[in-house]
Amino acid sequence: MLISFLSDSVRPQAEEIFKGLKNQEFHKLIQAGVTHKYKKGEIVFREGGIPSGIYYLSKGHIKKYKFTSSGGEQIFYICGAGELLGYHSVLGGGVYADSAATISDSEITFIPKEAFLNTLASSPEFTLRFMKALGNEFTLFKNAIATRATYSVKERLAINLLILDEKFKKSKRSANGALIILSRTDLANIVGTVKENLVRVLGEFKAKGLIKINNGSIQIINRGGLIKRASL
Amino acid sequence: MLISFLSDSVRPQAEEIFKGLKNQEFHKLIQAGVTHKYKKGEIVFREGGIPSGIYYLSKGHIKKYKFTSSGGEQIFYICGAGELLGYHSVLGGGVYADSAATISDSEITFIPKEAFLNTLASSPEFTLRFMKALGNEFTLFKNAIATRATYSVKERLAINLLILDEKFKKSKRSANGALIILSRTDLANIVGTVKENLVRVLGEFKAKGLIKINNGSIQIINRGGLIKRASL
DNA sequence: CGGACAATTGAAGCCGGTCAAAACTGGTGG
DNA sequence: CCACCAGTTTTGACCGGCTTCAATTGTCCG
Repeated sequence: MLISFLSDSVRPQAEEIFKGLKNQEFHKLIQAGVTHKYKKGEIVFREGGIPSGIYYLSKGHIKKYKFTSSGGEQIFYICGAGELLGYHSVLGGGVYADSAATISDSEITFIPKEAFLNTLASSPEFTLRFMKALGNEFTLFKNAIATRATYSVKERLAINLLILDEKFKKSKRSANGALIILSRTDLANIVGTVKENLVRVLGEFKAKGLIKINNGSIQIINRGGLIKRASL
Repeated sequence: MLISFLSDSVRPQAEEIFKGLKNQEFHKLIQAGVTHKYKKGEIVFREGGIPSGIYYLSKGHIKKYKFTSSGGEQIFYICGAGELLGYHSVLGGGVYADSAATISDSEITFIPKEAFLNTLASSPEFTLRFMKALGNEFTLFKNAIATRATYSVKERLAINLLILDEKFKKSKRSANGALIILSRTDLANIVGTVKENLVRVLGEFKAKGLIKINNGSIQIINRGGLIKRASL
């Protein structure tokens, strides 16, 4: 149960999509774009804005979120290197349904709408793979909704730490847990709670030897215990 | 704000998808299928099952849900007549990520996987429209996540009643609110609470003259008040 | 009429949100 | 090198909404 859930949740989408295409349409697409460096905390696109292209994240991490009525933000996805952003809205034809901002220094390639749509129009195989990825992406959202609705804050934090560990591991392979570098506010907005409560639960996990905290960055040291805590 | 949110949330997806195609690929597709009658409460497909086709709901209502760790169910979408189901998993290639069950007597056409995929392969225009619909569908999920995370039970109930009103209105046009026929348990699982709490809030709304309850079926009689309650 | 299930009401307890304040951090300039 | 300041993290106390458990009423059908 956990295995399938986690593999669904952390599947590196863009890489799956372009597996086998990397030498053809994919590289053409990336090369049709312009690459820019972003500092931590910069906004890539804004909810309500008009999409003019899609983004390829070659380095760094990006949070995707919506603003809440009370002024806070609800993060529902963290992008890692190798993933695409913004294609939902380009496909849908409306405005951006969410905002995207870097949470670490990043490198992002902007690919104009036309290049993306042309690739779709000219390559049925590319399109098929893309649709497959979209189909799988829905699973992530369904899981996210079910998780948020069902589990307690403690369980949600455990689940999200396991997911984030996978997300942050990609940059540096190691046997130990990855360094999860994230502000308390951001992590709280991922888990769906307030930062005060998050800190408490984090402290509890630390006291039980599930995680380690250095300089604010979190590291899993007892994956099994965390999985049990998540009661998946 | 409300307007855009509601129109996003209740957009009759399947009809949008096939607008303009209804005389061609769409009807061919439906005719390639077999239509069955379902009684209220029957399961159409199960989480974890292997998809062999997609479904077209020509009459009735269907809930899409996931089972929770504690044995309950979390409903994240109600399908009305004219909508398609099951295409996420057919596209993604994996197993069903959720379950679908009728919540009223329904009529459902099963369309074999091959027919669906062939239509996609043979009609780029059909594919393009379909992808557009998928892009828009992501907006629904993002809204659902943000809503669940941010709003209180009262607000969520108000929002969902407004959405369900649209959903149930289609069967019978009228100026008044539609009759929302739904078990308390199902409604609680949509809103994301327990039935006891749901009943209480429902009673509160009734006492304030926002809704009317006949024989268990709910009818909105003060839309404006409900919108204010939803504080969208 | 009666049995099973759904809906409703009541009471108690806890999780988690809110408010307030202290400790810590990193960056800046004297 | 240290003092200072702004922002972030952490801790503490309080309170209220929601869940949970339990019991009663209502409703549908055989």
